[in-house]
Amino acid sequence: MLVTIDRASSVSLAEQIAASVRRNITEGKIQPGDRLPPARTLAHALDINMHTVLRGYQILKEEELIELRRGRGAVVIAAALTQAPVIEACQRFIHIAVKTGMTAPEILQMVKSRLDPLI
Amino acid sequence: MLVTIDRASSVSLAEQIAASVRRNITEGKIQPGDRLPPARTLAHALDINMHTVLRGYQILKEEELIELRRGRGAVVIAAALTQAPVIEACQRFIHIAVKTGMTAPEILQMVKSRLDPLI
DNA sequence: AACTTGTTTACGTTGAGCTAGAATAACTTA
DNA sequence: TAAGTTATTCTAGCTCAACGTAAACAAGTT
Repeated sequence: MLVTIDRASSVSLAEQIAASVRRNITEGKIQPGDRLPPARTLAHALDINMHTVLRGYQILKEEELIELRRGRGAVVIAAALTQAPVIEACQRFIHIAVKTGMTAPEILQMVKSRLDPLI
Repeated sequence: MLVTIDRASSVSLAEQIAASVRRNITEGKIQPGDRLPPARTLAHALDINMHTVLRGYQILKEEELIELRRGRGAVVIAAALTQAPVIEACQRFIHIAVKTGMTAPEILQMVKSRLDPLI
């Protein structure tokens, strides 16, 4: 299963589907030209509604990561996404934290406590 | 108006209030020792409910950026000036990471691996 | 004592997200 | 051309969190 979701998460299912696909593109597991599963198929596999899957696909379409065509499905158009923005944000955060005088455990704890509500 | 909100935003009003105050502290527009407007006053000025403002203040209290006391109101804590920017950077990082599709363990690992060399 | 301001409780309202079903349009394939 | 596939659109209902309303209360300040 390439696309996965977590019903316990507070992040909406549509956003999770978009994030999951985005991640697969970043990791190169999905290449430009590849087709995503048809909404009905994926919906059935994940045991969620087709409309919810399509909402996730719609998010990716607005980000110009995929193309949606009736009869053909969802096709990836974007080249591999870079994780540069994440790394940059991570480094920036750590830099400020260290500069402030926080210890490693404190920094980790800060991330952990802010991550919990999202799971 | 030091504290502002955007009703069109998908971010909750309480979070927006907390973010707005945090930003003002980071930018030095609000100094440690300063008092935030009383919840009732700010609620009236922004045309929202007192509970919503207090919910925002509560977030800042949990982050140890302000102190809440009955009769005295919300006062910015001394250490707030150094902590606010870290919290902002942390939230920004997590936001991007989640959007990219990273899982909680992966996000933690990313921080950890970048933290190790510093110890 | 009077006033200010956060705290708590209880309940009502609203909107976003999800589900469901059905009809329709565009594309593919035989 | 015909049949099958798949996204698109519409209507409608459900649930839950966010937000609002109202009121009484507690701990400060003046």
